[in-house]
Amino acid sequence: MTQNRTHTCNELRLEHVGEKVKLSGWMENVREVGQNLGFVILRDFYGTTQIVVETEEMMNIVHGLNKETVISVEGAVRERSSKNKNLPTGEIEVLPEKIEVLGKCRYNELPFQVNRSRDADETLRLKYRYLDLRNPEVKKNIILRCNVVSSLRAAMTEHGFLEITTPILTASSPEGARDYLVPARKHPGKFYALPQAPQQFKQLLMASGFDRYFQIAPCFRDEDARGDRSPGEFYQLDMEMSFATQDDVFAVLEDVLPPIFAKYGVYNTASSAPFRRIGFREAMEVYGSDKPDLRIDLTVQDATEVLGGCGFGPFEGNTVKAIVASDFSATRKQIDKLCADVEIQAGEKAYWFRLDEKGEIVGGIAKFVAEHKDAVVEKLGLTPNCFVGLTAGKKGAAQKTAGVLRNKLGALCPNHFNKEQYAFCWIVDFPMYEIGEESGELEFCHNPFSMPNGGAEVLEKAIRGEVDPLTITAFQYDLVCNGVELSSGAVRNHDPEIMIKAFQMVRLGEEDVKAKFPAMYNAFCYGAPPHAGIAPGVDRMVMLLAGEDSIREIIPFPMNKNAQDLMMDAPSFVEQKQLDELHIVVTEKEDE
RNA sequence: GGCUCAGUAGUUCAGUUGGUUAGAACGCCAGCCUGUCACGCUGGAGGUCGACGGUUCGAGCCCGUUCUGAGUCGCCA
Repeated sequence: MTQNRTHTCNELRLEHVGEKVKLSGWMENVREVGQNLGFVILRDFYGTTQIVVETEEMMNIVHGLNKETVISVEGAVRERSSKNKNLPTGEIEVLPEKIEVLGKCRYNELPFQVNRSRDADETLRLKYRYLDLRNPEVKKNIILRCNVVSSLRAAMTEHGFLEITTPILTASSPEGARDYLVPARKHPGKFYALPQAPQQFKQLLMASGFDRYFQIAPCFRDEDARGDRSPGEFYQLDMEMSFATQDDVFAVLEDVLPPIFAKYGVYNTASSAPFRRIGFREAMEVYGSDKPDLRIDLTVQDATEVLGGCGFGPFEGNTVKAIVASDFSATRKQIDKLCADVEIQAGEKAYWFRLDEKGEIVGGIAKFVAEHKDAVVEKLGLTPNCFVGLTAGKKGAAQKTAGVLRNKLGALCPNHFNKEQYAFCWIVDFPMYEIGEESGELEFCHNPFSMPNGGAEVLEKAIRGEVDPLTITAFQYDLVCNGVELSSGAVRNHDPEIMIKAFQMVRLGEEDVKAKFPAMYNAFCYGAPPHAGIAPGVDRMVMLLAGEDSIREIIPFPMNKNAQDLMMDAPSFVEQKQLDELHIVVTEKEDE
């Protein structure tokens, strides 16, 4: 036998008994149960197989090796005398005639035990990610990711999309997040930027006539991390379609995503087409969020009229929002925790009262509400044994706090939270403009590439002062699943005339458009098709499918919160020679 | 950058009101064990209690500063 293996460690069954085989893998565990009897668990990508050691010669070899050493074992397959029904290979074992060390593990103490790596400190896991990934529990998320990406590719190709790669070294874009910059050796003082998204390239592909484009695109943004947001880089299923409307884009994803979610997800039910469409304003009004979790059937009601003047200080002169949960059974302790959690996350307080089984108003701010009992019961539609959560503040703040309360309350009420499913919805009709918090002036709400609903005409009216610019909506949409924003997309503004008018609203002119987006502006001046697209986040999708709360669990080699790769030690200092070539002078160095 | 929480053995953690020699589990080492499968039993090694400073007769514990990590807000067209 010259090859390294004849079978994998998840292949041998009773039918192989008597065959001479060669297996290779990592020594996951060694159990020595007698003078000359021991069991080695051999693990490879596919599974594990038990090697039984019965001779002094073999025992001496095994005894001298550390766990996680890679060995190959030649020997005969034998039926076990005591079988393990929990293992696919549990009915057989291999009796070795020859054991060869292929890759020695030099350490008898590992940073953590491989099959319990998920319990270890994350810093250690990231530093020794190659050990962490040996854990089948960790590895399975990466395999899931591969399967999902592969399915997405197949489905997009099936729908007539071409996979086209776009540059990684490109130009800095003036809008959006902070760029990652790459110094240009041949052009002192100039920089490339890593793309925040292939946005402009894909639109240029449309102008080039590539009807349908997609790409599993790496995107780079130098912004701080979150549990669900990897620092630095992430992947999007980026797509764009010529001559497409919003409905055409929706139809593609409504066809592509549900089967993949149902097949690979921890829940095997996914919304079927068409997904619910909710206007941005309605979403804020009814769910207190532009990414509502539709698995929760609770909605936000306005209670300003009935409770604004009830005498409770925080409600005075404010908008009051209420969420009613019927058949409520959580404990007082849970309610207190709920309110505390809302305050931590939203930065605003939540208030409450209940209707007890007799229909009396009790608990929380009951004493302020009791006087207005009849009006409140009627207005909010209260029934005995219901809980009423309340938030107050300026309209936007009251809504957002109610949105946080809704999510936390849902988690407390199994009867209002149908968890085991993927509930998709589209959030549509985002406002085109908003008043900037810092500037106090009109700014683009999302990105300037979206087509305003009403086109040139509505912009002209706004410019003439006949239409309030804040009421203009864009053909801009988000795809939301289980409270997670999966992607943003838009029908693009492909008409240079309308682009100029859109920019005029935020006090910019044609020269600014040309200066900021020269390639796109010029390309559109040579005849561009109407086009639309979207870019669902691959990492977020896999996270939802895996049922993980941390995005690091579904990325093969993740960085930590501070955008450091602890395994590769990136970022790192470089040779002075490299800096000189790049015309970079470092004035301040972090301590090593 | 703000706020919250955490940092004690290789790993995960406990450590009472500030009081003798800082404990457990897993891992590691040695011995025993002929059917284990999270093998078992016996014994052993292993600690700058993140760092610095302070209060105190006495600090893992109290106070201050600082470092590191996680979460969250800002930020993420």
